[in-house]
Order: sequence, then C-alpha cells, then structure tokens
Amino acid sequence: MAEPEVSRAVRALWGIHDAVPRRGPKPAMSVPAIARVAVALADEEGLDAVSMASVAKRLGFTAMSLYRYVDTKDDLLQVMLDAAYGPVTLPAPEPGDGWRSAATAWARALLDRCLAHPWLVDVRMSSPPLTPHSVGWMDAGLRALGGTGLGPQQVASSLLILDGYVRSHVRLLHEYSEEGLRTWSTRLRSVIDEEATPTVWMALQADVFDDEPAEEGPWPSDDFVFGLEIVLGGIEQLVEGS
Amino acid sequence: MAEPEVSRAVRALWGIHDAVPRRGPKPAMSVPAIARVAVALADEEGLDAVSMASVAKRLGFTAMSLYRYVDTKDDLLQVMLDAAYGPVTLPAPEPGDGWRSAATAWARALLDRCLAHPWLVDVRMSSPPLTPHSVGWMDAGLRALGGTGLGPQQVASSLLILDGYVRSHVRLLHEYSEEGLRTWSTRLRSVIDEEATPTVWMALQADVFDDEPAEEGPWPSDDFVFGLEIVLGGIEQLVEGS
DNA sequence: GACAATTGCTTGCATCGTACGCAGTGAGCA
DNA sequence: TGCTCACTGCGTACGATGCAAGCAATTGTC
Repeated sequence: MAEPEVSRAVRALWGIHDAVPRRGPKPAMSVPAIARVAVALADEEGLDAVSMASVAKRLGFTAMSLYRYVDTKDDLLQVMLDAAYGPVTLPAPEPGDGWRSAATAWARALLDRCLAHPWLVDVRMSSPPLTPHSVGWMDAGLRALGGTGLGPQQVASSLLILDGYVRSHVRLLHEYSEEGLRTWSTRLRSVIDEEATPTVWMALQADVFDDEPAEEGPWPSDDFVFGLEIVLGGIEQLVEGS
Repeated sequence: MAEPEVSRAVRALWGIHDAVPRRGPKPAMSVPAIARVAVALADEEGLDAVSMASVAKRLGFTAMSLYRYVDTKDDLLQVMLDAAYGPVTLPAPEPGDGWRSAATAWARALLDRCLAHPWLVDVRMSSPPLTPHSVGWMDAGLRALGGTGLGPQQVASSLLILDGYVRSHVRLLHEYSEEGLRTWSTRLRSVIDEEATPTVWMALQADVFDDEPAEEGPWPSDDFVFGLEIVLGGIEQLVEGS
C-alpha cells in the first residue's frame, strides 16, 4: 500500500523540498533555470527540438547532468508546462458581471498563454494537472464557471469542454505546417473524386477553404470568438434549462 | 512553380496509380496490407509501438523494405489514418429529421471510430484531410451541418468545433494512464495548497473528482452526450439568431 | 542470352532517452 | 589538520529510432 509518489521536481514546484544536501559541491543549475531554458528552446524551435542534450547544451552542461535535477524527460516536460502556464492573470472582474464574462476572460487568458507557447497543447500528460500553475488555472476556471449555479459535477464537466475548446483551437492553428496549409486545396483538387465527396468538391469549387490566415486582425480572432460563443451559448442553455 | 505533390501512397489510396512496373520481382507486400498490420499494431500496443521495424517484423520483412511502398513514416501514418477512419457509416436519416439529428449521428459515428482506434487523435498531421476516407468524413460532416442553413463558411467553422469536441473527448479518455488517473486525487491532496487554490481544494474535500470511470454504462457515455449537447445547443443558438 | 528495371536486404549514421560508474568537491567530524 | 562521504557533473555504453546509399537476386523485354 505504497503512497502514490509525486516526482521530486514537481514537489519542488510546490515549495516542498526534501532535506537539503549539506555536503558536496553546490549545484550549478536549478530546476527553474532548466525550465526557463527549455521553455525558450521550445518556443523558438518547437517541442521536437527539446531533448535532454539540446537543453543541457544551452546551459553549458551535458545531457546526463540534467538527471541530477529531473527524474526523466517526462518530468522535465511537467516542469516546462508549469513554467509556461505561469500564474493565472485575469482582469479584475467588474462587479455585476456574470459568469459568462468571467468564463470569457478565463478562456481568453488561456488562449493568450497557449499562443505564447503553442507546444503547450502538444505535451502529453499521464495524469490531470498536478503542478501549482496548472492547478491554478483549473481553480480559476472552476471559480468562473461556478457562477453558473450548476452543480459541482457539471461545473467540472463544463470546464473540461471549455478547456478542450481552447486547446482544439490552438491545435488547429499550429498543427498544420505553413506549407501544408497553403498548398492543401491545390493538392486536394488534384486527387479528389467528385462523385465520392460532392460536398467537399463543391466547397472547393466555391473556394470556401481558400481563406488565407489573417496575419493582422482583431484579438482574439473571429474564429476563436465564433467557437467560444458556441460553447458558452451551449452552457447557457444548460443553465437556463436546469 | 512546381505543382504541390501528393505522396505516392496517398495517391494510391485515391486509386491513382502511376505506371505499373513491367519488369522486376513482384511486390511481396502492398500498401493496404501494410496499413492493416500497422493499424492492428497501434490498436493493440499503442501508437508508440508503431515503428518501421515493428511493422515490418509483423509482416516478416525488414524495416527498409517498407520504404518501397511508403515514402516516410509520416506517409505510413497518413495511410494508417485513412484505414482507421474507414468509410463513413451513418444510419439512414429518417425523413423529417433535422440537422441536429444528423449532426448527432455524425458525431456518434466519429466517436465510434475514434474509440476503436484511440491513437487516431494522436496522429499529428501537417495538412488538413487529404485521404479519401478522411475527406469522406469531412464531406458527411459538411452535409449534416449544411442542414442548418448557415453559410458555407459558418458550416465549415461549426464542423471544426464539432470535430474538435469529439477529439477532445477521446483524448480526455485516453491521455491519462489508468494509474495516473486513479492515483491523481491522492497525489494532488498530498501537495495542494489550500490558500492558493481553494476552489480545487474544496472540490477535493467534496470528492468531486473521485468518480471512477464507468466500465459499464450507456453508449455514448453521459459525459459525451453532455458535451455534445453543449456544442449542438450553441450551434442552435447561432442558427436561430441568424 | 544480354540488359534493365525493380525487388528486399545489409550496412551505416545521427539522434534519442537513460543506466552505470568514476573523479572531483567540500562540509562535518575526528 | 586530515578523514569521511554525500553529493556534484561527466564519460561511456546500450538499445531504439528514422532513413540514406548501395548490393544482390529476380523478372520481364529485346
């Protein structure tokens, strides 16, 4: 009946340090410093560019030395995730604002973080949030949707939907390579079978998919607001119907 | 000004074969056979277990021989994806049924496929759908949501939201390891700071997160229907408001 | 029967995560 | 002062991975 363990590095994020070493050389690195460098690397060159060797190289050390601070690469990813999320930053809610405005603010803030670190949505986790900042975001989300008056179970479920929407949106923006997206309609036109998929075929004829990504434009993008309104509208129906 | 290329294997999926070889040994494998085996491997042991070597081994060949059929591993993944999607299978729509019932059927059918091949939602693609079956699903989705009477642009956007929801749901079900999920609340309790995240803390006290995954139960699950109703309800508001 | 196209395979390379063990460091105690 | 030993960063090694290049065997065409 062993107590389930939280990794050393994650415990350190919560400020829980086991007995500090009293002898031996002073550590030359630190978990936060490693996380900072790894996050910068992921921001600049993508998540695939993050390897134990590449992170260590940026710090002027060897790959193996990182293992003195982090148990495994998954552990490093957890720490990176927490650093990238960062503390929740929400505009102070105006008194009188309803849950919908709070939920909108939360989703926008999460979008902001995810756009700053697009690799965030690609990190695969083996358990729900366990680090202080990611739990912090969850906490803020629960609080925002708590204003709906729904039961705690439904609030949690709704938050999963909303969170899932924001991540889906970010994934859509970054999953496809610039070239893959630009040449997609041309390539699809070169193989598509009008008989088998007439609806897509007609949409191609009408250039429905040929809208180029807006470099400039409002923030958040119209596409994000479009989906957000759908999700929040659906939750609103749920609230009214209960 | 080179024409953007579609890979050999994907063209073959559409039935477009370039000049069949007239000389030399008969091919011992085929792209569909490779895809079948790779899909089975992914179903049984997960996407990470799919390597050129492991797939080839199951077929009784060497890793390098696969490259005679498939350009790169990404190419293999595209072919696997198409095989896993398979043809769209929707119940015949009852006359008089509205778009909402059509959209529900589409989402359920997609859920069914994604649950049969959970790795489906983890395959990273570099461009939107390009293979016959994935385009087929897109086609069916556009047709289902076409009944809303929304403009083609909004239909396409709505489909992205709906598709994103189904994938998010499947990802939630399979992202976390069984152990990671089971021990999560215990581990979180061992580190959480009541002051920093009081809402999560209270939810933990109330055992809100301790519902165990239902092994038996309705299909689709209540959780899926919950989110689906939110998304479709949001789209409905959009339809009514336009 | 010579040629050429096409097969599956062998070899080799760079990169990955990480297990293992060594040498040097420096605080605490004799 | 010097010994001990926990602790550091590092070098080496192993098994995977995706894939480039070239080889030998096979098959159809001339």
